[in-house]
Amino acid sequence: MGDDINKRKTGHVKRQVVRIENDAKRQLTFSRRRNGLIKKAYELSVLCNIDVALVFHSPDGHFSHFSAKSRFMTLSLSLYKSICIHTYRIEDVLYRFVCLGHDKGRYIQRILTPLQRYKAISPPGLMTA
Amino acid sequence: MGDDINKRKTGHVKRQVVRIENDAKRQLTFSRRRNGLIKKAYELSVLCNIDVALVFHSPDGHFSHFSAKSRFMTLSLSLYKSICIHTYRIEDVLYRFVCLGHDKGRYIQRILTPLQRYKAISPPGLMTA
DNA sequence: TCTCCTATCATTAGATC
DNA sequence: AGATCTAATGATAGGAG
Repeated sequence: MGDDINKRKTGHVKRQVVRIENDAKRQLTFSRRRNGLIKKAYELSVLCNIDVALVFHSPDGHFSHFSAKSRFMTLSLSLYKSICIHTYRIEDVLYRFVCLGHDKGRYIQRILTPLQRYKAISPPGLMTA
Repeated sequence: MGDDINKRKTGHVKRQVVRIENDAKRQLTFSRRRNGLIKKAYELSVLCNIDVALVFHSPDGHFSHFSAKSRFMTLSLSLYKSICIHTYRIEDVLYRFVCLGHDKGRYIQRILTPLQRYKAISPPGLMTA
């Protein structure tokens, strides 16, 4: 009780943007920041009337995603333009997303539905026998 | 000059999370918040050693994406699990991503590279003649 | 569209439960 | 793995250039 004065809350401490080595801390930060990111992605989609998709792949094989779909969207492929601001290759992430959808059954049907028009051919090394 | 006192800066005003109707304001907010989102996605990828992909589709046909790839990643499909926290269907966004990649030439080759193992079959209504 | 400014709101690291 | 609290950093709306 009397220790409360000594147990000062530290508040938001500045952190360098480098990999967090401590497993527990890294996991906690991931959980918190992913939620924050998702919240902001959701807000962006509503405020600015756009679709957003968010995909996460962790090295230990965990995978999660989020997306917010604009209800005002009008799809007109013929007008599509691309504004490329990527720094790394999104294809790598999406490729695994597709592979995952192809490899696993279950919930995957949801993912495959729009992709099923594409005849999947397992890439070398990813054959599941 | 003397007006400076009256021209007080308003600072960060709270906004409801509803579609911004004013075109200029919506575009400005999109630009700012997308940058913010990308920065946070990047930080998350570094801090927590994960891959992140971010895809944006606007109703007027604009499209952009971002992704950060972990350099420590080890791909082991057999261990994949899924933690599904989506609120809308990410497939819709990714489907269009794939369609876009298939429909347009150019920069698209980058995107198609990992997807080219999938034999694309144009869905009805999306044939480009 | 981007940058700068600044007041203010929002997120979050660390600790604790 | 969550929820809560606090103090501090971070993000950003509006205005101006």
